[in-house]
Amino acid sequence: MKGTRRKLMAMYRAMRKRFGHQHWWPTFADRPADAPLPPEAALEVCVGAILTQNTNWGNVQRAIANLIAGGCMSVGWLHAKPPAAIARLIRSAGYFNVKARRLKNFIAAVHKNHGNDIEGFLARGVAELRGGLLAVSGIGPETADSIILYAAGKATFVVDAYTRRILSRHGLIDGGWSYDEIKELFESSLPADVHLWNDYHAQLVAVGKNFCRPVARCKGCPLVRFRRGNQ
DNA sequence: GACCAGGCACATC
DNA sequence: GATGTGCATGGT
Repeated sequence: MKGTRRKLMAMYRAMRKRFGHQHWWPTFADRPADAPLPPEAALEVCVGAILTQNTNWGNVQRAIANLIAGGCMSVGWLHAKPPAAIARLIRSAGYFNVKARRLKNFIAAVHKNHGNDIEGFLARGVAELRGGLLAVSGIGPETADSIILYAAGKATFVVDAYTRRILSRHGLIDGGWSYDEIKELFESSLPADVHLWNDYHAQLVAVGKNFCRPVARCKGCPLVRFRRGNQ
């Protein structure tokens, strides 16, 4: 386990050196780990996490801009409007009918016990918050963990397809590992640091985008020296 | 025109 | 439980 920690930290340093801090979403880098985001920023992160499912981030940003420009980025507005009204504003994010329903489901979960108070919804402990999010139809483990890490600012590790691919190529996991097993590998190996976990996931996505598609192009990848049998 | 993007739910076997 | 499919836009 100590070896895994060393390797994961060395990989982070290599990625960070190559790409710089990714500043994903309102980063917590400049604030204490326990300082919550302003509610409008927290909601924006939650909405972004749902809209970005299987979708290019640039398309999501247009949708978020539409919601903000229309004065629609609030729990109250999203709760009051039908899915079709939301779908019109988020067209650019793709799967707009599905995602409009998912946003409504999420907002309903917030509204049920917390009214328009997104901060209150996010202020619960990680286990309770995660359970509540996973109970929402349309929110799976990756979206739930993204909301917990980036909107609530609480330490939970986000695993995505790039994470799985990169770790598999580097011999840290094999193809059979579940989402939760991979998450546990990071969480038990790395220091429990929200800022580190925030940027670690973003760094893996940067590697994935630049070096893992459409087929592996490893030349210049900061992680190539960590490949299995190559260290 | 094909492929890809910061997934998820549901049906089927 | 594993695998396949629908959902949809916009960039490369």
